Amino acid sequence: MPAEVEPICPTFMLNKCTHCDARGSGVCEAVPEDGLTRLSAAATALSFEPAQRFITEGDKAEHFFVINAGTAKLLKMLPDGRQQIVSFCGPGDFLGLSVFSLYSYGAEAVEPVRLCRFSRFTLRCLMTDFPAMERRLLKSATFELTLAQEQMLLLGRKNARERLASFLIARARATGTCPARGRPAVPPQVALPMNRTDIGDFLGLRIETVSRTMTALKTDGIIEILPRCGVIIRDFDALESLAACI
Amino acid sequence: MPAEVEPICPTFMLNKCTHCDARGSGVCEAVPEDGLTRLSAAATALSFEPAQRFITEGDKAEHFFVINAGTAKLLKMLPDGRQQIVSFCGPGDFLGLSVFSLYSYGAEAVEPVRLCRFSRFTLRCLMTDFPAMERRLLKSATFELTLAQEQMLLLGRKNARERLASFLIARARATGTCPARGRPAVPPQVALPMNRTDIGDFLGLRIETVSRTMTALKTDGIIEILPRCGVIIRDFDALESLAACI
DNA sequence: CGTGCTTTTGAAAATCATCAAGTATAGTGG
DNA sequence: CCACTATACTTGATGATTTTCAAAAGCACG
Repeated sequence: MPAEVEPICPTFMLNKCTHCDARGSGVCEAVPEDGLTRLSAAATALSFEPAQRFITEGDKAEHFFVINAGTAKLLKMLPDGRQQIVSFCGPGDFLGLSVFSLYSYGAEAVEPVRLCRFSRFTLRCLMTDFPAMERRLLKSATFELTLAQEQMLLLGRKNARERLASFLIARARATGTCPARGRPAVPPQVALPMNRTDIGDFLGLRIETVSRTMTALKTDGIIEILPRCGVIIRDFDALESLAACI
Repeated sequence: MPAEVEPICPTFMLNKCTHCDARGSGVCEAVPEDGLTRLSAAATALSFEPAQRFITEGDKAEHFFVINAGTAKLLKMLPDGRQQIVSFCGPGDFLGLSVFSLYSYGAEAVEPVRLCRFSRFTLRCLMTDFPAMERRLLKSATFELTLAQEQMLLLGRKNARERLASFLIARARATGTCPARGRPAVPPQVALPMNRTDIGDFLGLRIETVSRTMTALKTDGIIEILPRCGVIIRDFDALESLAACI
């Protein structure tokens, strides 16, 4: 099903990781230059179209993934079909860690996704040989945990308006559209590759509520809704205070 | 403010960790026998009474903590006072990891808590010398992340009844009152050291809703409410199907 | 220029929050 | 030992926010 983007070709693989877009941002940055050959050989490059699933919740967790390009969503489902998106992932993000042997969430491409797949065994070997990689993974997991806790605060205690505001500001910061701290110089244009349903499933809201709340923010002059999946933040301060100090 | 339970006494410290209640369950289990002297010397034993705070959200993160006994809550606050408990911690649990240099959550004792405190620097040295400890921390963080994602599903997509059911079952499993998989032989008696407000702050509900929902579960014969902070699960299957497959 | 999909908008219903009061329980001091 | 107080918990009535159901509007694509 998934397209093998590049054939397993040692000569090509030799410097694949050195030219990777995610080199320097993801966990792979922890592997020193002289280990890249091994890293390249261990990786299987794959690509997925929107809505294609590459992790099924509950399946045996045999692989790890590092996103090179595009956006994916991680989601958990209830038996009756309700679903919660626990994270949107982009370039450099690492997926697939689990304490038990089963994936605790599913993963689907939102935008076209390119990623590298590693076997559980391979990663274990790499971690043993490159302790910096394990340290990098711990840092990554800790960061994810911090985000998850922030999201719990959002889901448990914020109203629809505050949730949307938090989401837009988090997106603007995560995509580098505006600085991590302080206010941006120009109105940030935030890309939203996911549809309204996905935003709702991430924020614990129904699609209608997302739509209504977006319209309300627009009406108040806080944001501008772009025709093709995006918004411009017109009043950053207002949005930030709505987000209630994310 | 916090009581120093045990004086810093090398002779006593020598085998303190060997006799620790949390030895074998927490991250300390990753330290081999011959490293326990160093671990003991690095630890400061502290104890806290209910409602005492030992981590303040936003403070400089200079310490790590391992709970030895009791229950603590980790919480995030909004400027207007709304709060969300992101986790209840018990013996063996590890607190204080953060990617940035500030604590992203506060921590308070729910029951009387005994814990060991380590400096950030000390832990770094221990991790360097005992790689198993770093591996154990990664496992721990990964597990926490899994729990956090389960909680996101609860907060984003479950109703009050399902939230309470999930909470009671998770508690029963976490405290070993009933097996991690399958149904218990006898009706599990679940201790709830936290008050209704805390349960509400954990489940994203108001205290009145928690109370009403508890009463409803009792009325339906699913649980029995014990006078002193606890419940007995009378109909485990009903509660589990309510929890919607946690 | 239809067709199918996503998004928006409207009206009614449901759930949970809020406000308010009452009950139980534990701890305190006479 | 018992009244008294403080705190936690429960219950009731009302209200607000969000969901649900339904339909219309926008947009992309063949």
